[in-house]
Amino acid sequence: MSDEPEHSTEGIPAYDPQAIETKWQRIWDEEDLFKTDEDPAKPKKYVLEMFPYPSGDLHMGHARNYTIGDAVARQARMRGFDVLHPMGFDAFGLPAENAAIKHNTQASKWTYRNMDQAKATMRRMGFSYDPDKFIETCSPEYYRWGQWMFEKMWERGLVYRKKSPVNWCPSCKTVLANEQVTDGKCWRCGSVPEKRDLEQWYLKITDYAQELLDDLDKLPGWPERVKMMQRNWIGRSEGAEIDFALANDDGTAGDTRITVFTTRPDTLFGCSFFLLAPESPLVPDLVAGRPEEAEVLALREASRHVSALERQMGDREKHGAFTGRYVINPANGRKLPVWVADYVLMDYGTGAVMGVPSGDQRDFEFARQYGLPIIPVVVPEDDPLATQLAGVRDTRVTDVPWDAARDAEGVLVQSGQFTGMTGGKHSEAAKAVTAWLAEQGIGRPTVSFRLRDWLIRRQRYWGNPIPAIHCDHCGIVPVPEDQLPVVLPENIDLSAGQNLADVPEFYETTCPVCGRPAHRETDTMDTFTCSSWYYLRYTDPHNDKAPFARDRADRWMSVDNYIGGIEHAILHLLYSRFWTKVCRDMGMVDVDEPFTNLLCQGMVKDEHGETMSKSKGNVVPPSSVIEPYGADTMRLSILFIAPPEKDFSWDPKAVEGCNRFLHRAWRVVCLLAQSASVDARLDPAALDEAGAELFREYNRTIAKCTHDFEAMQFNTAISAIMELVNAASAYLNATEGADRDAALCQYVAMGIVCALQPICPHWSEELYHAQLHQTGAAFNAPWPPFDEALATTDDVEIAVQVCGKVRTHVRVPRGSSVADLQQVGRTAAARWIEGKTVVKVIAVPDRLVNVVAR
RNA sequence: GCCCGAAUGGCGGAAUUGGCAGACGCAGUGGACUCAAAAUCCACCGCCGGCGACGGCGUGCGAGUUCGAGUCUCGCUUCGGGCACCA
Repeated sequence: MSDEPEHSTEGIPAYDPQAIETKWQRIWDEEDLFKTDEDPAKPKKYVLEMFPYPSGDLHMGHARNYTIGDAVARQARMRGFDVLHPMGFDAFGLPAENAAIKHNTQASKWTYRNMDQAKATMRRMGFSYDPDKFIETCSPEYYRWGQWMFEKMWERGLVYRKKSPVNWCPSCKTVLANEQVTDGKCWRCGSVPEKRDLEQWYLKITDYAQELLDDLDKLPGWPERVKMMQRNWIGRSEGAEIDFALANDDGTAGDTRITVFTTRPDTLFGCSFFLLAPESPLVPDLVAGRPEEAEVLALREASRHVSALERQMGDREKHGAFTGRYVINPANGRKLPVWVADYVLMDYGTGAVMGVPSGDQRDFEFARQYGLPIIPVVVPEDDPLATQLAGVRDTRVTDVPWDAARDAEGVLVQSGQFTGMTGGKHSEAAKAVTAWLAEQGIGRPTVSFRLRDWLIRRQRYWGNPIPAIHCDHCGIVPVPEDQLPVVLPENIDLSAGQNLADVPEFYETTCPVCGRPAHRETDTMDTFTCSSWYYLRYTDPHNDKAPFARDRADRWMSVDNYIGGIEHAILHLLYSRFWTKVCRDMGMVDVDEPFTNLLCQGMVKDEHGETMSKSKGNVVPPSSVIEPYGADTMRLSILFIAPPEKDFSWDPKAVEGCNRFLHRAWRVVCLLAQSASVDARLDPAALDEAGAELFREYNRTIAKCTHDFEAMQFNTAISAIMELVNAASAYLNATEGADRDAALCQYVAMGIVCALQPICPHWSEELYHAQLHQTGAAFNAPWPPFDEALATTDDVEIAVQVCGKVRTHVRVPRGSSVADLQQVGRTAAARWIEGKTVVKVIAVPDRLVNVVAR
């Protein structure tokens, strides 16, 4: 046993991750090496990871997210890009407020303490962020410009106020945007939101619905899954609006018209009743003074109290009430009863629906329940009814003993002049009916979106104040630009239940228009407004004249690689796309889309595949790996164990394996260095067989690595480097010191050290200097050179198949012709084709030859 | 209900996009070194049969296209995800 654990018997220094990591982190800091070059002569690359919410120290999910981004950024630097790689904190938000209440402190203190801790961990991980570009969204220098942009949107008509029933989270004591209610629950705390009628601030994201949908097709670098989720969320439906006249009591058509939206105008003749949403403002007048009034109003009242969750998870039993009123079907003059039904949504379409039970499952169920007629109008061609009613234009069958709504594709029957046409969504009949309605002036083609406007008002303290002033005389007016920012007061007693409405020094002000005493808005903006444009601010973080200068933004945008969790597939990524488009329309930046390539990394789960959570007690903190093994082992493990977009289970054994590899590779590099010469020129022609083999492996590895980094397939890039280390080790075993090619040893060692630099930067940096005698920083070194043509041998082993089964192998010169291969194949396959007739021989150069015999 | 993915050894995962399935690593087995252990190094490592050379089977299931299918087509199964009374 050695008394000197620092040195092996071969005089090789031990790999001591703690010592070298501390050392290089200090040097990187002291020499400010991560500063962005800002060299316009170089091609730019903007690499960005979704900035964290500082709720505590970083967890494994963060470590994975940032390791991926750092590897991309570091490799891009080596490949000669001018790289922007910034970091910051999404620092406003409710958890800070809750923590402040719980610990009787200030939200800002809690936030800054957590940010300091997270920053220390980022530094300990060796992430290469430009410290000069740091952003904290809770600093006035940043949120000032959020307020400024809010006011610019206001000027452009993209901000409006509306009183409407909204989702109120009783536990977070604030309203939620549509996007923030998932599975009928609050996205943050899981409580079931209530409906409340409140005056709200909205951003008009629906103005951009069509473009947000269309431009998804301009994003080939986004995962299909995320684009699909956004398409779903935007929910575009093509259809028609149709006006129905309200009938007078004598059955004639009156002057009042009620409009419905439908995607199936082709089923208009099958409409047998008419539906209104319970919340529809038309309802009270329709039933006023009628015998049905009480029942209808009772239903209206009852549905007000149905929460989002009940609506979602409930038994879905439909409740309806007849209003005693009728409308006239514009297609055939039929009198249709008007019902109020709780399955009709007020905030989609027009809040009124035509009931076609033969074509719609929900209408069918409703008709069954309340004994309303079911008129078949679109019938599958192989259905007996299609024969029975073929060509029938008027309504003969008004009830069908069906068990469910039929497949609503087929041929039209009982549909007047449209009878015989093909029905369905976007069908011939749908178009014809719509065109006819438009001619009559009682309908028009329409597009309807599921996307709603973005409700941005939050009744909370720790956020960006809405820069508005309520004046009794002038109404609601924006805070003048030269008075921005509206600064959030920090000394507020949250634990005593205070919020901004309890701070007169904050809300008491004067009206900027008339000068009379006025009242500041005391609500703040949704924190997603802060994260919707931070990537633009990074391009020009210290600008105090504007959110960012146009030339800075144009230089860096779009983000080339954006990396973050799938949980933001809709919220943050949709809002950011919207915000970028608004900035573009305001002439602030020249791009349509903020993120060219998006990578959604998978989750980090525990050994048993369970999600890590404090309540389960199965959280593996990054420190538990960094302390025993070092940051480089941590980074290597994260990238090696699974491809970035897949979930991976934390496996302590695999981490040990990665650490073992770094020790082995360290030793191999040191041994190569002992036989290496820094000055010797590599002459591939002069290499002996073992050397040539290693040189081929080198070229193969670096070529594969280069390609895999491009595709962000770090796991296979690392495999390739492992193979190169194995090959170098084999070379060292097969040769004596004197026979080794000194130039080759240096060349291969440099290849290993540089190819691993983006992943294990400290390990790499130490070897680069101490063993390979290089100056400057390894992460600024050029990416190792390679030549794919030198990765191959002169002859190649090909498979010989007989009828598709591999039977043997033969070596042939690389590039042998098909004719030669066919000959070689017949000879090699002789054993297996004896007594058979060769039908044909297929040859794939450098791969295989397949002899087909019967 | 509608719309997306995914399925490969004991495990994590490879496979030049139709051309030798299982790279690389983990776990395991045997050996070297050691008084011993750890560490390290060497070898083996899909399943079945055989002492063996070798043979058969094998990428969730069933068909199909092809000289050749993990990869393409059709039909299922299971798991995961998104939307959901959206007319």
